[in-house]
Amino acid sequence: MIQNELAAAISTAVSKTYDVKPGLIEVDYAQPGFGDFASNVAFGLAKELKKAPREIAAKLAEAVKHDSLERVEAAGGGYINMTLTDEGISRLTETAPATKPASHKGQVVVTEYSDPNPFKVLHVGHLYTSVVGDAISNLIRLSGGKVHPVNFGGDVGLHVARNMWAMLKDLGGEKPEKLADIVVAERPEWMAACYVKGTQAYEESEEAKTAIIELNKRIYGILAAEDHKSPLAQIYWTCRGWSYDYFEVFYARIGTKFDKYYPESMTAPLGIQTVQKQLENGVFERSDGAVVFRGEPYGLHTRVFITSNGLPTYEAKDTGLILAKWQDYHFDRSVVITGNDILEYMKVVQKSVEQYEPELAKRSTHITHGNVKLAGGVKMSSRKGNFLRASDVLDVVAEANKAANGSADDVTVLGAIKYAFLKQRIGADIVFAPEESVSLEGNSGPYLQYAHARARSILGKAADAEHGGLNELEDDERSLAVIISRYPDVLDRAVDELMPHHIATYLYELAQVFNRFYEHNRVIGDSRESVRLRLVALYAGVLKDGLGVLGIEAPDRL
RNA sequence: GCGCUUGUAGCUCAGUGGAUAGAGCAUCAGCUUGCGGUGCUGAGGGUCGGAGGUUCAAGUCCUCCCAAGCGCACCA
Repeated sequence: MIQNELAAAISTAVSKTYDVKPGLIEVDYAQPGFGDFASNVAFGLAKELKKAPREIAAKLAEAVKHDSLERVEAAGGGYINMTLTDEGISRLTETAPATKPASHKGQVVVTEYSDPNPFKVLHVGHLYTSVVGDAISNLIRLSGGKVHPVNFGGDVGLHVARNMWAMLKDLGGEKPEKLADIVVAERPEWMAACYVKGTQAYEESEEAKTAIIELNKRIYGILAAEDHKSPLAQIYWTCRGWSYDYFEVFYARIGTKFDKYYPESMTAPLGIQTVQKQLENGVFERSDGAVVFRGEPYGLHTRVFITSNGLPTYEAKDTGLILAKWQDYHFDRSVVITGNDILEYMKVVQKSVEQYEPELAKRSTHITHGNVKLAGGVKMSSRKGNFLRASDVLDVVAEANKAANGSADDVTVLGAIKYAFLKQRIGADIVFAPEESVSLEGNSGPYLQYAHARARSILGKAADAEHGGLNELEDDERSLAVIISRYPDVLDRAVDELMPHHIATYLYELAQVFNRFYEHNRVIGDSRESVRLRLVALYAGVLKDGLGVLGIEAPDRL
């Protein structure tokens, strides 16, 4: 990396000029107008050398030597500003699109995200977390990791029992044959409606609550006995299948692919078994008939893993999941992406696992994000239920795009949504504005898709022309070349922090620099056509690559 | 009460201990009728939630306080 080379050059200059051993030398991008790179090493040396930073910088500027440097000068209170030769810039720019981080090279990485519960609908949060999870998976993939995206879902537990209870009411008893009356398109809605009814009944009626708790035990029984025959089992398995079909259709539409689904029913036995074994080893303890992990010694709180009824809570199922992933993949790294509401909960589970599988815990990362809020009280509430379905978001954005750009194509709609989600840093709640997300003016996905298509169009018009080397660059050309050359650094940082928004921020800046260039410089027919075509090609390549990391398509034509 | 997350322009957000804190939207003034409509140039708008501290240097690190959201035992 050029920064490292420049740092080494400065280091050499320091030891040659002064009789001191320099510490870690950082070389940063210079601010516009101050060259390409800058170092503040003189500030740090000032105290030790008892000289003014400005004076030190001036001396060092004379002593720094590197083949790619056009000039070095001292500026400000003690900065050393460095400007690369065209050749130096050119080399960086030419290699930029293909230069990728290698931080996960050869690693097996399991990413887990989305995690919808069967028997329930996908809401806007699932859409957001899926988009984030895909982008993070892509970051790991491009840095050399073999990524296995997996999906965890609660196909058993009280929420399922509440749902099943209402479904049985609706079917008039345990009559699986009645399910045939529900057409495919209505299945998700029907199940969602039953969930609302069941939840209400559970809260409002003691009688229903008792019945639901009883039903919950029976469902665990179906799973334990691998019962597929009894009427109740038939209803359970059929509707569970409907849910997974519905998930698959949705994921296919947004471009998400999972290697494996881990239903809770599958991880629960391993979880219970492990917790019981570690109960004997003293990791867990009994309290009021339940099995709990005491988090207080670690600054956390106590959580129940197995209830006094002997049923596993989410904690035990999650423990089973963590161990199942470990057994299945023997991963070098595990990344779990969830909402930030379960951060504290997850710390307790992680801490418990750390007690008996420290290596596993060490390799695990938990990334949390906020919730999606709607801008300016936009009405997007669905007909039933008090929340926003994932499909509603796609519909609303499609409508907005039709109104703004006359098309409701999924490439643009998904580009708009994904970019709007990913341009913000992961962590806090985000505000989603459908109209803004599809606008071709301003910082949006469709804007970048359009920018890419236009660049391709220019290249298409001059398909037979030769592209020249990037030499003797004019100012506007150089600015464009410089920002293109910074793409690998952006990827490095995004991968390092697992933060896709760095890429979004960069791509928009890139497009802005290009527009500034393009406004004042003709490409085709100009005497500098060959150089400029080369720049446009590199620019389009980086745009497409970057959008690809965000999971956004960049077709040559829109 | 304790913990976590967050607090930067009217709104939505970037910001790697370094130079004058930046974008988009909105507002205002100009420019551009041809490589695809996205544009370009400029202006106004900031006690970086508040107060201390560390540092040559703090939006960034530390402490305390304030506000918002979320979480704190048999739900997920």
